Amino acid sequence: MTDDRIMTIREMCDSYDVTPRTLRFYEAKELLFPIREGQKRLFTKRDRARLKLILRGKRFGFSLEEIRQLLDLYHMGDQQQTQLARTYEIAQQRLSDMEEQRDELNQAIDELKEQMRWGEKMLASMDQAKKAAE
Amino acid sequence: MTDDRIMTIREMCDSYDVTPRTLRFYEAKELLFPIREGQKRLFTKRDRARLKLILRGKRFGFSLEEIRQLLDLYHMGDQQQTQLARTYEIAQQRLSDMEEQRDELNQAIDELKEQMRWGEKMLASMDQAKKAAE
DNA sequence: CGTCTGAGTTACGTCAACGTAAATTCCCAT
DNA sequence: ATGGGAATTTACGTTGACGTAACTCAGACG
Repeated sequence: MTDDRIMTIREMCDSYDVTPRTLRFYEAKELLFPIREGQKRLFTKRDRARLKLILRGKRFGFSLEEIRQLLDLYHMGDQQQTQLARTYEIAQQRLSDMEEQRDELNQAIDELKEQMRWGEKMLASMDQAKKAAE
Repeated sequence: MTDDRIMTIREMCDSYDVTPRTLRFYEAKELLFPIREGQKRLFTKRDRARLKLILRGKRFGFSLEEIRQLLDLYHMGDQQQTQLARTYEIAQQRLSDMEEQRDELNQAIDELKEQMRWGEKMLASMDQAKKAAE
């Protein structure tokens, strides 16, 4: 079980390509909860799982606060039902936002492609004109 | 041709749900070029087209500077070829970024859906337990 | 003519997500 | 014990995209 090894801050930084500052910041914002052995921070398997989710969340534009909400959904244990239901609603809202955004993104990709065919022809004709002028 | 009407800043704000500050800010950043009749700003059809693109661009996380680049591609006229080619490259890069982001987004949507089925069962079983306890 | 409204300018404030610098503190090898 | 390297804490700096306050100015209206 080298899987639930405990890692220092530096090992974490190297593994996930983040700075120490970032990890401490996430701890301050209650996104991570490393063990405090004296002064040092020690990151568990759980912290690594959370960090992966944080980094992925960031890649499609979630705020850290939103990510914290989602992490609560993931790691929800024996909480109150109301709280769980509430967080579940948030996730549903977020999901439909994401689907809408994906659709808009697809549309924009198509339009941009169209526009670029325009630019392509533009370039070609200007190239022609340039050759003809020589 | 009520289409190429000229609009005041307030009409713009109401039509597109932005503040005056935002429109002036976009002008300062050279994203919009309203006519200056004395002191007042007057927004043309062209400004409205650009504003629509700006707002859409923002919805999927482009910075204003990136949007400015794209707007240049859309409204490129008789510019230098090198400049056109350069902007064309930028658009290509952006396009592949967008496609990558869309794919990640799709994956995340699937995973989130999966997670939510989990939460759904969670809710149901807790509801059962609650009823049984009454 | 006074004032009220809407637009404009100037300039400082804000918020998120860290960066960065300075000043400890801790452990360890020499 | 003494320097050398990490890690930590504290706190101020930064960037993007505006918000907001204070003041000026130009018309419109009674």
